[in-house]
Amino acid sequence: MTMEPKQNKRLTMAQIAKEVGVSITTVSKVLNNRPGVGDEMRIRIQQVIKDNDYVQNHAARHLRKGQSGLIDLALMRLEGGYDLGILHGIQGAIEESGHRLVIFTTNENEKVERLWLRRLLDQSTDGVLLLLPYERIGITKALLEHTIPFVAIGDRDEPTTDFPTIGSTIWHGGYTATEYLISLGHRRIAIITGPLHLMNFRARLAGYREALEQAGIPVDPALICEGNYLLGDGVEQTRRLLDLPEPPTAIFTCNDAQATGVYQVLYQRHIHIPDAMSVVGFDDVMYTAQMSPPLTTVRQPLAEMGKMATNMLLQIIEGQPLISNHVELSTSLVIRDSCAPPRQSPLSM
Amino acid sequence: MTMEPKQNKRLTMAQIAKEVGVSITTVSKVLNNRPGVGDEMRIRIQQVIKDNDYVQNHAARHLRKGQSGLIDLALMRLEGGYDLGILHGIQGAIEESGHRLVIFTTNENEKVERLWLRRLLDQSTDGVLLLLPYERIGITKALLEHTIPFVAIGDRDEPTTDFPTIGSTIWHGGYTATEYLISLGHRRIAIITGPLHLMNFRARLAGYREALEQAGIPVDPALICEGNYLLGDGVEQTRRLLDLPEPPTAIFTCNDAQATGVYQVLYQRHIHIPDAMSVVGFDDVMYTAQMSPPLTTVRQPLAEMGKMATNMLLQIIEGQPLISNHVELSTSLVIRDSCAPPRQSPLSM
DNA sequence: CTGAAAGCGCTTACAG
DNA sequence: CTGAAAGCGCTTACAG
Repeated sequence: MTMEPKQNKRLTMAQIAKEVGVSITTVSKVLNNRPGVGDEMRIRIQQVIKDNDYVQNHAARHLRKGQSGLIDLALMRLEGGYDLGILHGIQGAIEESGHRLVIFTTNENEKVERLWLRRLLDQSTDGVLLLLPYERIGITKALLEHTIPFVAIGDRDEPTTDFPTIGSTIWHGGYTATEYLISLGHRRIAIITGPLHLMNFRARLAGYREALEQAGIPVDPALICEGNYLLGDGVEQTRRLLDLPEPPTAIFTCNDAQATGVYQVLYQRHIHIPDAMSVVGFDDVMYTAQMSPPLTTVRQPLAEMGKMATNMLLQIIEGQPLISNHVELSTSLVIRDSCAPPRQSPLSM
Repeated sequence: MTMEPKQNKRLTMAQIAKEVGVSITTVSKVLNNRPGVGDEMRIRIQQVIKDNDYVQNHAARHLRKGQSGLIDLALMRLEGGYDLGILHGIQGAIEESGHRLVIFTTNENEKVERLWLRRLLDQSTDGVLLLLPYERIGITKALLEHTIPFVAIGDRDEPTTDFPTIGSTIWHGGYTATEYLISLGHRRIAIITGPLHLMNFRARLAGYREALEQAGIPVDPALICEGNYLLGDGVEQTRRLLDLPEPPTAIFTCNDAQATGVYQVLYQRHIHIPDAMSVVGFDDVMYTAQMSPPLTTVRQPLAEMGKMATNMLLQIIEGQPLISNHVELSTSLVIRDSCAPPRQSPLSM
């Protein structure tokens, strides 16, 4: 009752050629829609191909043409948030191109990463998409050395023009979110960031600072919490913030996962969102609209970034020049139901 | 400033052989760890391979051996819930095997599916994993005909032993959830199901019925809501249920996405979970623990299912017999904070 | 222990 | 319009 992996009745081009009574060359031309075959002959061959349910051999074709039809995507872990949004964009673009998408998750395991890299280098990929916030084993360097086309997605540790990258206007996102909160009347706005040794988190913080300064609101160091871009940060830091002598009236997180953590603590303490606390997230991941209440967040155009990155990669693969090596798509504030004027604000009285 | 896709300085086995002054055969033996090479010669060759940073050509190898090292996974859409859980399991198992995972999303587009199927048939896959609740173009039939190894994950429209499948004990899950609610003192328990023409949703409902009957509680048809396995069902049906002359005190949904919809409506109407309404989900998707309050749900061992399916596939590919063509892993109830005795129940007084 | 040679199934100049 | 032939880079009997 188990299946046999045996490959029966799989035809080769040679067999088709013999059946029709022509050369392999001619069959190949028909198969690849190339000129140099008479109309009736072409039709006859197509018929036989169809009748016999013939399909080309991928490996042989690949060997001759030097292309695998494969694009590899490397990411740390599929979390279902940020990465999933980008993945959706990639898939859309890939599908149109006729390539297949290979997914590889590093799990931050160096040994596994090296193995993967080694495997890529054997010409089994047409190009790679990097969705790694940071890396330790010099993937970009190796890729560059072996002249394997690639583009990096999302903000990386350091700016570079050595290779194509795509990001979004993070700083502006930080600014807009804070400005919005200020416009609602908030003056004590907390920010939960990611590790500040990473540039893109510093960018959010800088945007936050800029907005406060513009409004003439002094920056309170007690309201700046450095986390590790995880949900747990939201939990931990929110507890800390609530226990402050003078707690904030709004919390701005550096991603939506952290905002989820904030929600949890607030729920536990029966602090109503947005009546008693405003929350703004970052990314606009799929599930933000489904949160209770729906989260106001800074949207990164995730799908668009994935799509753009894929198209850039495809362009490189085809040998076309890129207009620019680094592209930033713009962020925007998506206003939903998690913000309101602070209670003590004149606006809400 | 743009990258060239040109493949420079990529060595072939022949070049290595020439460099060392041996035959290609010998190099191949070393590369594949086969006997028939003297120790010093082996070491010398390994050295040269390393020095030159040589990597094998994937396509040539594939052509000779008839294997691609690729496993294809087909799913409708990556939603970030059920499918993501299974995907995690697959990735773990794949990684150990040394294969690469190709992901394909059908988006329920028949044309795209046909194209994909056609491409698979050209021997470019070692095997495929099917994560499709139902299908229209006869994928399993085509795979069977072309003797491409595959296994189907999750419950499908009809039971079959024609090919390997893996699922979980759905009926039992429906039973356990309902039984738990009853044990808390609930008597008016609503169920939001998926389309009842699909067997696995009928199984949940049957489990629900069985538990009620065992407890001597009459089944109220008004409390049975047929949805479409989407979050929107949760929203819609919950509204309907709340407007009933005698609303339920607990709601059991057929997946966690629907439960999220239930949460939304309850939040809007200021109905507290679990004080004023108990909710049980199904699947135990990643985000359930992060909901506010954390959702009590029937756990499907998603990762385990993915892992098991992958291992089964790998076995088939290697020509080993399967112990069983259909495997069901057991569901279990994960109790978190979304359930409590009903208000009017004697238990809570 | 070592290697010459056939062949995997295609594509592509090139000649007729 | 049609086809013979070389060759992509390997692996694997087989012979020495």
